[in-house]
Amino acid sequence: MPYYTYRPVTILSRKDDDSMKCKTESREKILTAAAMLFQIKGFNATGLNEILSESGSPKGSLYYYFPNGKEELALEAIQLSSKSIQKRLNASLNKYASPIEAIQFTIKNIAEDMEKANKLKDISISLIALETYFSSEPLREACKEVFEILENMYSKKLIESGIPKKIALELGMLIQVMIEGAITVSLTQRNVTALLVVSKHVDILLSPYIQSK
Amino acid sequence: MPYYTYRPVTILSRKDDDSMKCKTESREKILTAAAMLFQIKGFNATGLNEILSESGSPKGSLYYYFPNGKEELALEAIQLSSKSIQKRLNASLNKYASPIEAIQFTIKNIAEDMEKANKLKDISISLIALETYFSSEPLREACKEVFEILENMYSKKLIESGIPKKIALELGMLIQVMIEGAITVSLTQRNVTALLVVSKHVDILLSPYIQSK
DNA sequence: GTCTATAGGTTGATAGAC
DNA sequence: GTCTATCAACCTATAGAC
Repeated sequence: MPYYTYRPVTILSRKDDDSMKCKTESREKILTAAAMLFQIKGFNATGLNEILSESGSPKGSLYYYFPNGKEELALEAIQLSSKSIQKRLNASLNKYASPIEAIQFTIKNIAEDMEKANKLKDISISLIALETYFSSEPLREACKEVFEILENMYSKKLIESGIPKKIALELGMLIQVMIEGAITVSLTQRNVTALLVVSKHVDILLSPYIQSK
Repeated sequence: MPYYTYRPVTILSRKDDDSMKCKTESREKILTAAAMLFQIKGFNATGLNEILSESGSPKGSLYYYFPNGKEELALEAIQLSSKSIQKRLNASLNKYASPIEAIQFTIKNIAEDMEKANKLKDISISLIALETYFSSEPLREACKEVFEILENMYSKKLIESGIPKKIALELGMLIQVMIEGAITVSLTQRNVTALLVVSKHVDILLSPYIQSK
């Protein structure tokens, strides 16, 4: 709310204007660092000091931009992570017209990223969801919403290929749940076997509902 | 490094001694409280003080029984949780001869417990797995082992019903992954729809491999 | 062996300078 | 409005009394 007021009118000319950078970029940098650290290390293991040193901002800025402290920061961080994950998923689902191929490509995509980095980043919010479902109602609801959005993205892809809406909604949830579980297990096992098994059985699971594979 | 050297050797000689009862019972109480809190609240959100006040033991006992501190305690807590979860799973899988019915009963069982308490207890170690896979190698390996044991329990049930070993191993992993993901989503959504969807599709998934349902 | 008291460090949050 | 300096509370871990 307050940070929009300071946008200089001169932005029209340049995108990377210095004056504009100072205002929103400080906030954005804190949020980006928080989103990354909450996904990988989790909510409780990530201190505010760590977020600030990672983002290069001083402590005062955090409480200016997020007066309600850590919880408010986490709420926005979850929403930012949600956008990144959605963007990723949307791109990979649109690579193929066939939902089976598209979903298998999506899983393969996650597996490749995981083998490179071995950590959660723009992949899942399961960690923060499990950490907060019992202790913070606002954060729980934010995570719940993320899960619902992802489910609906899978369902939408299935509906587009002709699967009846009622069935597609169930299958979307099932696929989302399978992938979420496979991510947890794959990270713990330090190999992507679980993801590959899911990928393989997505075929068997969806084939009966689809005319031509 | 040796986590196992600390255990007093006197246990071997005496079994029903009073002094021993006190010792191991105190130890057991700390461990039980730790296992419960780590599952529900997680590793990072649970302080040692909380574990001790929950178990009724003083702080000194903890470092006497677990000289390597929180990590060693967590390692044994994971193994204790593993035993509880295995016991539960074994009981529910043996309720029915048919693997489909047995697994569906298992899921229903988890769903019922979850609706009652709305928290992880003897249900899953996903939370501590995601919290520690990146920060503690011993804890990651302990969680990895738990996942493998559970997978194998499902696989064993499938093999017993005549499914070829190679296929059964994959399906066991798939079922474990689905249930793990459904638990995470169900807890976050505060309803067991995800678990019920998995239960329904376990039937579709396994039927092709089984002669008579 | 069992436990109390305390050390040393880090956390989330705040007050107030400019 | 922006940020530095500081706070009390909590954390894990330890030293040493009995």
